[in-house]
Amino acid sequence: MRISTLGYALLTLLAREPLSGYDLAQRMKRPLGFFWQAQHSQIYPELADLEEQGCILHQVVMQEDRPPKKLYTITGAGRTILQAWVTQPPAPPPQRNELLLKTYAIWLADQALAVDLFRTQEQLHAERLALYEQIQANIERTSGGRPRSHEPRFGDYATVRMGVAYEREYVAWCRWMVEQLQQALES
Amino acid sequence: MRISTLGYALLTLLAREPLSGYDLAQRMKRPLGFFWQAQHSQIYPELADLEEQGCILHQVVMQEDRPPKKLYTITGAGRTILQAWVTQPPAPPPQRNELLLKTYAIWLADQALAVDLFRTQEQLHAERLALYEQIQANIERTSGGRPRSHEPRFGDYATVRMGVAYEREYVAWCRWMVEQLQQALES
DNA sequence: GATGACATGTAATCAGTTACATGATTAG
DNA sequence: CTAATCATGTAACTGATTACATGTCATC
Repeated sequence: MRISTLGYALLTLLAREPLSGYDLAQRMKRPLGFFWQAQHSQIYPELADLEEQGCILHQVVMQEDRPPKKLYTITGAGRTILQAWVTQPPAPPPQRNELLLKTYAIWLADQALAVDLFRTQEQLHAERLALYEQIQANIERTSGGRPRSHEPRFGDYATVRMGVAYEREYVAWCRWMVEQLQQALES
Repeated sequence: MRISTLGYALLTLLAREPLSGYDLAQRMKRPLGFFWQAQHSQIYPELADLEEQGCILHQVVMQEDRPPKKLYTITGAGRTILQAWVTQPPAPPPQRNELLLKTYAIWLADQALAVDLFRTQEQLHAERLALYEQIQANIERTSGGRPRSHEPRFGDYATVRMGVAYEREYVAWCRWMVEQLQQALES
């Protein structure tokens, strides 16, 4: 009877437009995948669940050039439930960061290998940052400045803004780590 | 035969000092809990596993004023395995942030309730930030400036530094969210 | 005698990933 | 005919949380 966070994630997407399970799986890679992922194996059963609870409905749509699909639509009840959930404070998320775990033990490591590790991480996060900045610029361009908070696009903009801030700090921290580790190599 | 991330987390702690399962559970709350948590129900079986694989050893220690405990010590083999793991690039972690999910759907919400949500989040992260800054100051004070990368304390310092940067950005983003939402209320 | 910190375990459940399984349709 | 995309499902496994379970010792 309870809706899982994944359930709300699917409702969040369906509140914007009707989609098939396959479509939802695509969107759970991107853009939602930046902060909430799910495989299709988790999505299909969840859709059955949501439908049983009356949050969504589906109709089979025949297509000419592709196999038929089930198109899911959010119901009024689903929208109401989603709306109530949106402003409920989320439970503090369990933080799990393996790189920080490794950082905690970095004193044990070969310092040259440690430098490599953080250089690689810096690059990965710099790439992520570039991607987010591009998405952000894209939104600003296509919606004529910043979207307002009552439009769906505001969600895209606000989340990517967080992504940019996060990745910027991550890159800066990796650089600082490299500096610290190199000081040890020099002496 | 494979060691889980939790296993490495425990080795990371045992590389600093011998500890009991109970002690480890405490440290998995803090300081490690800031980036990797585990309950005692997960720790005890994992310790048995690590011992079976020869990474750790235990001896029962009788105490006068407390019940007896199993004191675990890292072995040479354990230390070698840990050392190799530390500089291996971690798999990209699955990002899951329920607040960003809600943010993505915030256009559906009552704007006044949305403001409350982000004000509350701002406060939570401001508290976290204050805690991290205090820990950071504490390390700087007790180790006479910044620890160097070959000392265990460097791990404490480097991780808390990331925590400070992260929470600062989080607070700033929450404030920005409140601003955006309030603009909608005013008009 | 009750509460709380110390101490160690197991069992049940849940969320999520990986693997298994099938089939339509299009483009090369 | 083969590979890629579209499309939908189930099964097995893993990591983690919550609940169950027991017992010591000190303090109030």
